[in-house]
Amino acid sequence: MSSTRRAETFPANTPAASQIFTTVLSHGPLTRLEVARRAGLSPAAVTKAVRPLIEAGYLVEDADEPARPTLGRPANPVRVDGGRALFIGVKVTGDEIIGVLTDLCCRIRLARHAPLPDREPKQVLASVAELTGELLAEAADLGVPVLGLGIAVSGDVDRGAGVVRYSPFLEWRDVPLAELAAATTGLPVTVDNDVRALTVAEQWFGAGVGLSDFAVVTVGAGIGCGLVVHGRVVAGAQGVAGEIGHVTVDPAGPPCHCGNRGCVEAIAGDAAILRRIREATGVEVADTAAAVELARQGDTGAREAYARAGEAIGRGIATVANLLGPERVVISGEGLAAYDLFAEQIRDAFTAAAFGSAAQCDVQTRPLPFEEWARGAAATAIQSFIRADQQR
Amino acid sequence: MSSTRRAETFPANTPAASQIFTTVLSHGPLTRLEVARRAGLSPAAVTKAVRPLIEAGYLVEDADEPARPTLGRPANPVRVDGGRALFIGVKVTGDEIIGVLTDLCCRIRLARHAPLPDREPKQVLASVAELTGELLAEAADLGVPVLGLGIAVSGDVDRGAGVVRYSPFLEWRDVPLAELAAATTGLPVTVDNDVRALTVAEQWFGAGVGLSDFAVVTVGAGIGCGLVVHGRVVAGAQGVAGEIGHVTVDPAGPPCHCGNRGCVEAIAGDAAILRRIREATGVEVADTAAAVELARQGDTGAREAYARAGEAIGRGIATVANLLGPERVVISGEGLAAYDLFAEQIRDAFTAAAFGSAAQCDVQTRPLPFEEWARGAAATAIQSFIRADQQR
DNA sequence: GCCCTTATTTTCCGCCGTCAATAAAAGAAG
DNA sequence: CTTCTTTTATTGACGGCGGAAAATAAGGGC
Repeated sequence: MSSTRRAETFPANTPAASQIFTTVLSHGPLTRLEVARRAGLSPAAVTKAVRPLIEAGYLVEDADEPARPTLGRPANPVRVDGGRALFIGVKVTGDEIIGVLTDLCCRIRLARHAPLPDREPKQVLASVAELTGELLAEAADLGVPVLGLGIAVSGDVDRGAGVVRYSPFLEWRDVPLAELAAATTGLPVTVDNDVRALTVAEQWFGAGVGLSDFAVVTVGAGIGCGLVVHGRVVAGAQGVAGEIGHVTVDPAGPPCHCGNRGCVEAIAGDAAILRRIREATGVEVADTAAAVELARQGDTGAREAYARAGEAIGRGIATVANLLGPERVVISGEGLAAYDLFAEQIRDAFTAAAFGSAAQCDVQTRPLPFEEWARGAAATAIQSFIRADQQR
Repeated sequence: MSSTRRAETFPANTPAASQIFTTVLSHGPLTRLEVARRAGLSPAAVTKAVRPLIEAGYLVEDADEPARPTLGRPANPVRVDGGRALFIGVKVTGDEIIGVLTDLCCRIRLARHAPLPDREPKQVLASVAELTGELLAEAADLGVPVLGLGIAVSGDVDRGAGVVRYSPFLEWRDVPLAELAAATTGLPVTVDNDVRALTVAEQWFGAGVGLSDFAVVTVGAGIGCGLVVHGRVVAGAQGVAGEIGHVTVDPAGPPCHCGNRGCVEAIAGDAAILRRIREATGVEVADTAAAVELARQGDTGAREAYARAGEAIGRGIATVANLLGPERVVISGEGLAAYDLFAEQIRDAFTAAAFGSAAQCDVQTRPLPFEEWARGAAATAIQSFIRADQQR
């Protein structure tokens, strides 16, 4: 009855094998020939790599395809058996933690959240362990093993070391979260920055599938950005990157908590919008929902606050596009609830500020259910499990 | 006597072999053991990979080391024999072309330049061919083969295809420059964007050696930026990246030729500084040298123009640092001649606008002799020859 | 049933890189 | 002067991955 089971490992030791698996994971059912083409390998290599993965149950032959009337031997597509394994993703915010149980394809099976009374590492750890325990129990009912736990935290995180270097929000410094959580849960733990985790989810399972260069911009309390360059998530030399929130868009703009003026976040962050509305209209709006309401009712001051926010975001995205030339930028985050209030301004500001062919970048939006952050955490756990650390 | 010699190829077919060579190239003489450590290979693999490279003359054993009194069998360092092969790099500017003859270590052996009467592709090609011919003749005197030609052009260049997609400066569109130049010179030709070429030179032979994430910022007529992320130069999805010159630093700033206001280039580009001085002082300064002179004499308007330029550059660098978290930023370009006039402002603006640990980024300057652009072109030719396209 | 086409698998082969042992080249010790 | 110690480089056997080509599988059309 002891929980000291040995961690299950993925039967793909070679880079090629995990690349093949990742390809199938991201691109749905694929015939072996298609996999070979995409991965740049010979069909024979794919056959050989796929077999042990099928034997271990991670891949299945997708027999129930509608038989297409095609010449020659019918193809025999393989896909990932999502039900083969489960993962847990946890996002720690300032006042609550959100946990999801996902399958191997990162589809959410179950979501839970729990309030976080205290931000001390010990307390957070206890809450994470409790939530994880609940999800593990559910997984046990399903009879499917849970193979990893991903934890997403805002701030400066060293994923390799599993250490939260500095999280201003939690007021943590150098907390070896992966180690601690592994000890309490008995699971392999991956810790990463929250925006990067979300970016991993987009890269493997979302709007970034198949792209080697794209960006995810999150709009909400803060403005964040995850970058994928050369098919890999950018972590920065110091573990920090994508600080689009503190790109200056107007040196004469409002002061930001970072000490500067006119950062994107100081104009388009939730708090900034509320303050702007208060200053412009005198109305004391309680929260973002009230602000959105006010703006939708046509209040000029509120609408203008959102317009300015949109302009700042658009400029920020243009900056990213000008510097990196991504194929696509995905805008996400809780702030999207107000998207109708600044969509036009984002687009206009982006188009105006994007230089040359950077303007061809495809700017998309994607709604962000509250579990999505936790799903990102699960995606990092899946990634670690497959340890396709090498490439995308 | 015919010049239809078959192009010499590099005897390193495997990724590991070219990685080993690149390591030795960048990190000077190294013992086989050191190479193995750096490249993450076994010593045996290094021995085996090095032998054919020595036999072909690309590597030599560096016998003339000062015998260090050390225990054990003395190490036997190898280094690249720069004199084994030569390369030609050509930079095409608006009114002249600059050519250099470099050795395999990218050391400049000879530099030439020629005026460019006309920007038509045909004319440019003829000039390139003529300059290349002169350098080839010199190389023939040395009895060393020239193994590649690199051409650097500003604008949107598809290096893989060897095509200049769009160069506003030259008014070119979709010119297959590599193919054309290969036909006229008989050399393998690499064409790349000028700033990226410079970045390659820094990455392999300069301030970026050993770094996987850094940036090169060029200050001059335009403000450019080359980025290295994950050990590779960023080319962008559309072949354009690093447009730091058109990052907005002040939406209320002066109009830029790109249609926006307050771009870095609209404040810190040569023309912008001249205009600013004219507006502030009424003095009609003829050129940048005169502007520098005026500022050094203490003219308030001129000094302020440079101060503003420095601030814009510093903000631009901070933006790069915030987004990508590079280990180092190297400032280069002709504009550095005026460095004393804005060094302080660059540093202050960078420090102020860099967020969190991005401020730890090491900002350096590096003078840029006029041949340096052409040397970058040669570096791309060397890179193509070794075809270590895979990694750095 | 035979032929055609396309997908997958099998078989064999080369090659790269590791491992473990060995050689080499000193200085140190006696 | 010989032997030992220490560090570096090399050798040779071995295993495994991935490619090429040939074989096999699995239909549809006739």
